[in-house]
Amino acid sequence: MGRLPCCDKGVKKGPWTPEEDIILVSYIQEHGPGNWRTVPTNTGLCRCSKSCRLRWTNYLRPGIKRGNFTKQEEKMIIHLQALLGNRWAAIASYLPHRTDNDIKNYWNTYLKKRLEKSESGSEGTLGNVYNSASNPVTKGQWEKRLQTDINMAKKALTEALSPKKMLSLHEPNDDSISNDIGSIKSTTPNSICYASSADNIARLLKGWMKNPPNKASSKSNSIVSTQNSFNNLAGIDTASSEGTPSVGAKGSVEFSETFKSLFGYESLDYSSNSEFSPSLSHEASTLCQDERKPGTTSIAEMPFSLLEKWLLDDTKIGADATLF
DNA sequence: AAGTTGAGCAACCGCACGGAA
DNA sequence: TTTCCGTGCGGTTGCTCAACT
Repeated sequence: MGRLPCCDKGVKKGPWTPEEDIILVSYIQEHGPGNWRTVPTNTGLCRCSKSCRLRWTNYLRPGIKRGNFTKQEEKMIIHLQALLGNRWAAIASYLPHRTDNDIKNYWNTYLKKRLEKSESGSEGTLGNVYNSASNPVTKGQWEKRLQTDINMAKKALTEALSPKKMLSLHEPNDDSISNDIGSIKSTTPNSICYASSADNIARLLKGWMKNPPNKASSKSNSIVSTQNSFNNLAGIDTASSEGTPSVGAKGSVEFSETFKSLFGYESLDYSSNSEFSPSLSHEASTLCQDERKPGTTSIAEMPFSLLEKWLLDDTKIGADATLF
């Protein structure tokens, strides 16, 4: 017997409009993520449940950072891809802020090509992570090294998940991730998550206000406005560091009020907001959103600095070979 | 200025898995 | 044990836009 189709006929497809985003976010804020099957009916969205979940996890979920991958992140992705293969969700769990879809896209459109290029000739800045060009090793050595790396990763994870170690590893001058984790610990999980979610949607709407549907009517559809808002959102990283983006005064006020009523969210002033407040991995934020089971250790509490250090330590690769 | 091409990215599709009944 | 349901995941598609001719 076949499965029921996940989507009814007549569901809307294609890019999400800001209005739909608002509906979804406000619903999730009220009910929490999960039970996606009921989301379309409860919200009145003409969207497939999968589509709602995807939209939430890849775009509206709190703590998402978009575009502008750092060199550090690049290296981590390359390392992790070499270790884990195309297990993007697993890779994403090691990269706070990033979604598996984002990483997958980045890999497929950029990193893979760069690696292929560097492998097929000239030396590259990235290509020699596991490339024999700079570290001439045989296939067998490479496999051994990979196995060692996996073992080290396991060891690091085991150590990381040990509660005692975790405390000692959180040094005052630890990286921002650890700091963020600390802030998460000390904050009511749901509130910070949803505030951040509202933050996301508010940013999106700010972009939308710049290019409202009627204004963007040169192409006369809401898709364009959505894409514009996507683009504006994608530029948040730089925009937030350079200053608050300008918005039409009237529209801004109106939307501030809208947001106050919608989310109970006071401020649209991003200059006062730390960027995407919670630094959570995919799994971590899922944990955050769903529920926190007392006494359990989530990956959110993992000392990423340790893993990052290991993942980013290029020199270790060469050193590992000497172990054999 | 108009057409073409390629990169980037959001979203869709289908399969797999785990839990509940 | 089997079936069904909800969800997660990875591959792929299709749209948009910028660069190039």
